[in-house]
Amino acid sequence: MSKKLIKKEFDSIVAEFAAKKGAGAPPAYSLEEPPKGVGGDLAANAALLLAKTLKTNPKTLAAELASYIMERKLAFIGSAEPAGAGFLNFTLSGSFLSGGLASILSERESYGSSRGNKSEKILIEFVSANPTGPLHIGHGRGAAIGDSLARIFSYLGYSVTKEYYINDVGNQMEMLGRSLETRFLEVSGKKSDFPEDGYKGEYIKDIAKKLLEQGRKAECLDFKKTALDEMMSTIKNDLSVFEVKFDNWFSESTLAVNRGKNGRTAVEDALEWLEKEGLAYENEGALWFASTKYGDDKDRVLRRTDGRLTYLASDIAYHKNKIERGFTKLIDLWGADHHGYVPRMKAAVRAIGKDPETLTIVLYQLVSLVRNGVPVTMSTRAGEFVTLEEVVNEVGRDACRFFFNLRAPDSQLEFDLELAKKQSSDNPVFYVQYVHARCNSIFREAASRGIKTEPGKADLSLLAAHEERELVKKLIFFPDTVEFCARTLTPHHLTGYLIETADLYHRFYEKCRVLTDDAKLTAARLALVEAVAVIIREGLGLLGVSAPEKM
RNA sequence: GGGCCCGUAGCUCAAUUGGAUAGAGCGUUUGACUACGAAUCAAAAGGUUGGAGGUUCAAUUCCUCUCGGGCUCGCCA
Repeated sequence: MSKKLIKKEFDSIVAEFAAKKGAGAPPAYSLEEPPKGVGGDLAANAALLLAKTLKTNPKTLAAELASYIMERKLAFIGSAEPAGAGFLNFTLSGSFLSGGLASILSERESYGSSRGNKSEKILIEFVSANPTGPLHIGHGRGAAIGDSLARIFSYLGYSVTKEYYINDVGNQMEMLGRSLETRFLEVSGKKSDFPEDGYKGEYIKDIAKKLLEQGRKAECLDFKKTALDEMMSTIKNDLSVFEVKFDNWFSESTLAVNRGKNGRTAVEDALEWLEKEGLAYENEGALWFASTKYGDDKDRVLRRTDGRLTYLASDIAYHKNKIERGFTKLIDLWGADHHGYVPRMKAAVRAIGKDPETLTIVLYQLVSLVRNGVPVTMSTRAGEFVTLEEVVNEVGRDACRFFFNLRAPDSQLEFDLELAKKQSSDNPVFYVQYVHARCNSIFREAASRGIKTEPGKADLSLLAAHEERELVKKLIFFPDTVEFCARTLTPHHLTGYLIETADLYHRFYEKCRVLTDDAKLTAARLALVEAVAVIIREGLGLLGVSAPEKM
């Protein structure tokens, strides 16, 4: 039973109480964990809010509510009492905690998850890096956040599709092709002038060398296509090493180049439709999107005076396409440097006729990489950047994914390579993984001593020590954390939860010996350890981080 | 100059979206290995939440102003 379900039980009691007191509607109160040092497992601020509408003293009202609740003799409540300015604090009963723990042990990895019965169909688009170079560390953060969000939503029973949008149209593709062509001529020993705005990275030279070794001839090569294919295969490889798998790879060219039965592209269709709706107009030889009608601060160009279409034109067609594919919730993850683009994209969604809330854009701030205290700069054009592959090779996928989800997306992240490599409690990912290894170490020891682990038969009411109680509570409320991550689109609360759980487990481990002469107590504690291992596995799994049995 | 994000302990960051005495880790100081992994734990010190107003029972959170940092302001993507 999660906090959400407890609240539901509470709601009806609070509503009855409010009605009895003559208040119109019950207050929109919340259920929270009281601060440390204050008694009680959970606290409700219902009396505080009710006192306002009733214009009475919140403290006495909280006391009345407490005794009203105690009279009801609810199974999940141990005791209830007023506290502070007018809070209602209550403890959870031992039977409730045992029951919750038993649920974890019987439902195992599906504890807290729900089967796909949510009506929302979610499309989450992330990374979508231009195929002009390998992924860098910033893309890694987007990949980690996006993939974890996708895992969290599907865990909660939503239908989720992960999509990567490939910008394979436009100037940058021409430039990529020309960059490869000149590099190829160079390695072939021919003179060539490298384009001023070309992609200078070593990776282009590497492709050129590879082509030369394969005995390819310049006149038989489509440099643009070859470069694109090579770049995409590099990107796909980087992502797969990172344990990020996309359901769809969506090419811009299918919208901007491919023609339908009417002989026109999807982008052209979208523009015509906008004009018909009166949302696009010609001015000074260009076609403009009237985004100011929907809150943007100026109108935006869709078709340049030279006739070429802008990125925005494709993007409108793309998001229209997403909606036409039946997705009811669109989530885009963008690097924060694209934030200026948000209002026009929101405007586009409104133009399409949808609530702008249909599209949520999660902006994540940039990652600054620190190596020996020296910040590493990133610039694709200059070709000197730290690639995701390099960082993954150095610190490992687990540390990367955990660190990228350690901070709120809208907070800048300092990634310390040395810390991520450390194998000690300084390093949060090892600290959490160590819990899982320690659990399994106990199982191995138990097995070697011939102790059977039968969590289903254990008497969980024996787990009465303070450390045990705190740990059980934490485990039971795991689904609330996951749900909160989904609601606020911030997976970093999950890493926080895991660190806190790890902390409680290590404390329990110090204080409560698991394998003792007391067979019943041993069984109960083994069951608790089992539940810890389950939740740690679940939590790390949602982050795409492994849970090793030995380290 | 306009817009967006951030500003919290020496450092890196949280704070359940308006709740109670603002919490973790690192670092510092002091302790704990003869049984399940010391890759751990216990304890201490460390704060005018950049500043000034305002809203209310309650503000790190919301509003206004202000200072500092990052990003962004193209018929580039």
